[in-house]
Amino acid sequence: MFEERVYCGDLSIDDAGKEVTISGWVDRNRDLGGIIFLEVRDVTGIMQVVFDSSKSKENAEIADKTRSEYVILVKGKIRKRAEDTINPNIPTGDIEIDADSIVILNRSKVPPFPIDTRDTINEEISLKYRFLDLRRETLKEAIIKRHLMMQAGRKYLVDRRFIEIETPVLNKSTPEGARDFIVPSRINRGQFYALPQSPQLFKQILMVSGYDRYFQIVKCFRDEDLRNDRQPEFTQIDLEMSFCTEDMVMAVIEGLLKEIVSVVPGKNITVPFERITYHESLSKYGTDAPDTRFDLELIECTDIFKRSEFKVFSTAIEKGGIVKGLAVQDKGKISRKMIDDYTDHVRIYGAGGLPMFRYKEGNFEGGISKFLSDDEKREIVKRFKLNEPSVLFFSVDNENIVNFTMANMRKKIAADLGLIDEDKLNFLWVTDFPLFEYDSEAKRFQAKHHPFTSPRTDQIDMLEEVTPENVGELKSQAYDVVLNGVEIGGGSIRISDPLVQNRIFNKLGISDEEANDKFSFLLEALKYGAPPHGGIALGLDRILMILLKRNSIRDVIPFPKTQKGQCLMSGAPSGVADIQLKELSIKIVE
RNA sequence: GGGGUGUUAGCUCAGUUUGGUUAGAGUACCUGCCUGUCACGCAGGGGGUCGCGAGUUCGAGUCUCGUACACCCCGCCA
Repeated sequence: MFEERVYCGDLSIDDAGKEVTISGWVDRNRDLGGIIFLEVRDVTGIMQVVFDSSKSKENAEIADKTRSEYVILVKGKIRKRAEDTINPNIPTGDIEIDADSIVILNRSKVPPFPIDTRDTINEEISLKYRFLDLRRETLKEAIIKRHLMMQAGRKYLVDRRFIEIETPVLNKSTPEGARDFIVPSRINRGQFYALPQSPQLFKQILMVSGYDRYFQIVKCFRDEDLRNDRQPEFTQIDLEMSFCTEDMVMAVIEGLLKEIVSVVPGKNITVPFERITYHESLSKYGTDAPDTRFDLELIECTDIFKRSEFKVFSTAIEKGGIVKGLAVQDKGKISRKMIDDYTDHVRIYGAGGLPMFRYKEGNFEGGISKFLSDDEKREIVKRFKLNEPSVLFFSVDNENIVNFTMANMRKKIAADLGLIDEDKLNFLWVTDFPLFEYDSEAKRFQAKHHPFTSPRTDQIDMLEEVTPENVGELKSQAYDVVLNGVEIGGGSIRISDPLVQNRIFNKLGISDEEANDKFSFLLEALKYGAPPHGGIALGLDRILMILLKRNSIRDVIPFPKTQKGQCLMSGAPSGVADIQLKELSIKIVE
């Protein structure tokens, strides 16, 4: 009886007169007494089925017994609805099925929340009854668009000779980067696998193996605290290419993202994307993932306040701090209360406060304006090109805090004032990342991207000359792709010369023994004719979240975890039987 | 590890400011009526450990403390 089944959403007025069989869930039951309308839902859509008791009393009685989410099978004839009964709100609203038979395939408990409305439900309930929320339109749209996006991406890459290759999930733990999830080995007592943070080493190995274009849509795992755009397991579109330049990788990704966006949400975007250097991005926006949907550029003005009478500024500068400002033409929208809130808010970024004043027709008002000299005011007008009435915000502290504070305030102010065009999709590349950064607490250099990233070829000679002071000058061949202020991917040209790789490890304070212990297979592989290669990984969940304008990565993942890393549906993680622990030689210490 | 918001009927939420009779609404659910509805309609009905635990008080959904869970953020993480 299932063989002839058709999908509700596939039926149209062209099918009028046909005998069909549909199966699905009772979305709604409208019993008018002598006539009953059932709305039947399947994965594609909804179809109205009519039961007329004067035609078949038996069928009407069965239909009458159905409740929300009962599973039924209906046979009947498609017919065009009378003009005055057409429902313009659903795609199949101009037809209906005149039922000849109905079978109740399964019954359902009363669902804890309605499936057929767009009302938002509490996320805790959504996660617990994920199997029901997945029936609802909002989540279903995300899951199906996710599928379409993956298919579009696969096709695009396959068409360009990329080969899809799987890499191991049970891996060797590497303490670099994020915290690993580890898996105990039963056969090897006291030893552990790690789940991959990314397939980095394996995809480089594949390049050495000669599969010159690899890709994989792959789960990655990081045991770090969660955020609205971070889950412990997430999906990357991962790729690697041999015989390539940065530009070639970027071109592939631009084409890939253009293709994806043409499917979800179905827009045309311009390629190539804008490019900005890491240095310029930090200078203008305070972050390496700038949101360029609105202006509000940060203006450096340390020099203006170097010898200021306003000691808050001059003292901080003396101690090596910097000052950056932001001029907002607020059209009177920024209230006293908002300013108070902002001043309070910046403390979470480590800032002491948010000095400000208003500018209007040559006058400086409020805030710190009374501490400023005429010279300083003149310079400020010039530097910020002040013309329209504006509110100016400043941050003074060490460079990191100033940038972090101003980057976040820039976004917050833009959001509060409605300056962000939500329909924009601003893709851009951030290039020329520093190769290293200096960890002043651990007193050592760290790879900004990862330790296999190639320095710029014309700067390799300065590798040994890098100091904590000039660390920013040595650039790598690393690049990030950013969408609407969110980092959606990053990659680099890799080191293919084992000697250069060793020099990098040396600089990072990774001893030969340590390098051999952790990465010997890669180092060994590089000695057997490694082609020049590079690649990138895109965060699929994040991209989809932005393209579908969802608030959280959880809204585009079928079975996400809570902030404490729990699955409210399955109850993972959970304890295990003593026998399992014993087999693994593991003891829980209270 | 830290800061913030929330938790009241199956669901979505009001009530908490200023403690005071029997805690409300919409929806869902159950029963009955109804032959063109489409969030069908009409009539009736059932449904509450106000997250949990202490405390203050004559009296706590409301105040205090603790705690659990969810979410947002800092740290952490590309």
